[in-house]
Amino acid sequence: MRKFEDSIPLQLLKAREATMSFFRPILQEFSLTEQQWRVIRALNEYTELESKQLAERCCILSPSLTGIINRLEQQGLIQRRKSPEDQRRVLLSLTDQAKQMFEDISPRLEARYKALAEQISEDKLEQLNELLGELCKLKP
Amino acid sequence: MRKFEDSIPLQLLKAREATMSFFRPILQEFSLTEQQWRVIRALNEYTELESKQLAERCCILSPSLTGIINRLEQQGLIQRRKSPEDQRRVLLSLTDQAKQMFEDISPRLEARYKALAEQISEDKLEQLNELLGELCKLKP
DNA sequence: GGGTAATCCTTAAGATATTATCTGTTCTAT
DNA sequence: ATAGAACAGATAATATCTTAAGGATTACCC
Repeated sequence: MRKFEDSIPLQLLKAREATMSFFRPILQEFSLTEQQWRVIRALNEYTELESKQLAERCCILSPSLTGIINRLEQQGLIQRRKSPEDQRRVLLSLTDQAKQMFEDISPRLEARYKALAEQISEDKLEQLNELLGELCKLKP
Repeated sequence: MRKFEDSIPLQLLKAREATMSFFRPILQEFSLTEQQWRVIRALNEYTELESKQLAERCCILSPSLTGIINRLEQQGLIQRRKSPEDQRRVLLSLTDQAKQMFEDISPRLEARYKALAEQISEDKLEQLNELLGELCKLKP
């Protein structure tokens, strides 16, 4: 029987924690959770998204996203409006305040990313990228 | 600037979700959460552990573990006793019922693991193992 | 056209994550 | 021996995860 530590999901979890330790301190300075930042980052790239698309891209389930959006809206970082064509859909976008915040945070995270990449080498990072991509294609 | 999807933590999260989809259905049959199973699996391998050691191995923070242990104890799957030498420490172990449960679940998960390994090849799995290990060694 | 099935989002309930704080114990230096 | 630091667990508070179920809207089929 495989040893406990050989569990792939556990290894992925540990690796994720290790990489997040590079970025988490910066997010904490801005009182942002990891998930909140994922949402902001996605919206910065796609401008306006439906709730479902946003959840998909951020790997956050809809019920969680509802709460996250509520809190971000409360803080004046996100706007929601109903889709004109389909009243079921909600369209989400960043406020100017959030866009500015993104510009402040982004370069600092990018610097930490470079530090990470240098430690492990771009080469291995590419390898990893490849392998993780394959894992995602697997079908149970 | 890197694209949103290139985020390493996000890639690790997605890959983890993909692999868990192999195992989650089985755990659900037994009404076990992923974390509960991690705890049971760790205790099956190490027989008896202190709360802190268990948290460390399972990658679960102490406050979360407290709740998980409470619920597992409630279900008669885990025993807790105070360490005789150090009254601060709590020693945790599986009940016979939990050991039996482990024997029932384990081979089924192992089968799913084989299916996963065959799809992606043992070779790449070894590569992945190597890379994830390196990520864990990084220091911010 | 109207009933019904799908779709999108939300709410609900229980479990876990995360950070800070608190309560006892043990250790350590004096 | 003893005060204070260090340590192990537990609580508390807020955020998120997970599954199931609800409300509103749209699509489909006869």
